[in-house]
Amino acid sequence: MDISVLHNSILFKGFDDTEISELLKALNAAEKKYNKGEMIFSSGEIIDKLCFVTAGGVTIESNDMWGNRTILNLVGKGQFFAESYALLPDVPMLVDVCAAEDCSIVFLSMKSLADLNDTIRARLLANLLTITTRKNLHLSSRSFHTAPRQVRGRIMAYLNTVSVQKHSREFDIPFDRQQLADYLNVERSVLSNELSKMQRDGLIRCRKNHFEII
Amino acid sequence: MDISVLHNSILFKGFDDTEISELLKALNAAEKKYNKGEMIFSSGEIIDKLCFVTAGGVTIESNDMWGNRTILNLVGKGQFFAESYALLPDVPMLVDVCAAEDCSIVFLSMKSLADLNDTIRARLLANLLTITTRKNLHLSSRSFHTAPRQVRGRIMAYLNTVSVQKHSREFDIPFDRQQLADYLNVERSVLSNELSKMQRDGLIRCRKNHFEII
DNA sequence: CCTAAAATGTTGTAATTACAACATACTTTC
DNA sequence: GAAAGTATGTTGTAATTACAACATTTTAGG
Repeated sequence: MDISVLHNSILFKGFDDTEISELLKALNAAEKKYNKGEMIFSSGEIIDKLCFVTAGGVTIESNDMWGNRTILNLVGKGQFFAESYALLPDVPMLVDVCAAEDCSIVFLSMKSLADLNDTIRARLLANLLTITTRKNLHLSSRSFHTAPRQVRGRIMAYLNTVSVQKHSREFDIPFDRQQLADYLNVERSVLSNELSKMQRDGLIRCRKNHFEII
Repeated sequence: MDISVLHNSILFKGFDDTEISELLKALNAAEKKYNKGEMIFSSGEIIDKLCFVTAGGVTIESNDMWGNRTILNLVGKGQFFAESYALLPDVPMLVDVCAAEDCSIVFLSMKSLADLNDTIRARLLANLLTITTRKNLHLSSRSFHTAPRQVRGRIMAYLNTVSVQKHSREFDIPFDRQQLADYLNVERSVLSNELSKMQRDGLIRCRKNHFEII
């Protein structure tokens, strides 16, 4: 198991190596590998494990019965997911989780939280709180990206956010075209078409997932 | 101040009356009243107060420079809001908070959390975690309500959720037409039109904010 | 290096939505 | 209970999007 990624995670912030080892044991940490495209959780499942990406990345998505996909979030190396469902053990998952590429996931049992002593627990809970509040901001962000009624507006809203985050007008995005379309809730072909128009209009330059705002 | 609403809140679950009184003091609880339409927080503000609705309700919304409103959430009596921003004191608000009707809000200082003893703090943090995770589910829900490409699909997705929550095919919704339109990210006139069609098609019956799924 | 498969781009048409303008219904206030 | 104000419903047209079908480019394997 790749310990160093976990050591740098938000969850274990403020804990030293010995404490982390003990916590991993107490929380029954177990790692599992998944191939690209493989489904990790399906809508309706009940889970009690906090999940951490040690390699690769996963998409949090909803797939309706007509095959339409909506990507709510993309979770990369060093980040957590499914924390809401792990912490509310009576709520079934509303989403699917899917390996966006080959990846490794560490599962941490949240049932075991109650057994920890108050001091350790308070520190861990404070870190968990940081994880969930940040996740909240991510979900809010997506709402802003899908708020504009028109495709160009959505693209610009999204690219603008990424640009601000990366402190640069030039950057890579983590989505391919289909994923970006599913994230912005638009047709893939319409997205491609609009990106072409935006290049012709001199707003952006892009090649594959590398973008430049002009 | 209306103490009873606070006593029944998720935040103070498991605490007795004496403890709650002490906590309210420790967290500098202060109440303030707002009139319908009044803005409580604006995008860009930095806050460190957890907010609780003791009466009325507020909308969490984003208003762009063209006057388009997107309602992310409606927070009613007995619920908290702004917890993400209160707990991440370096992140400026991305949203506006607006009084949907005359309302009273209690503000609780999150800076003061650090001063509490570990046991109390752990209990409080666990409750805060419940608040933030539930808020996460709310945000996810809205994503599903706005996922369908067509207006009718969005209306059905939303009404279906409310129907399931209220365990009934007949229920009131908390939105007026304009608010529902802004929540579902559609034009108000298109929403009205589609609701009429759906009634003609025998899918629903509705009058004002009372709905029945057939 | 060649081939097959996957990803991305392009185009046209049918369907849907945005928007404005107006009609009607319901509320509030005096 | 009239008038004014607010909320909701209706309609038409211009603009946008969905969808399908196909072209082109890129990637992966042999």
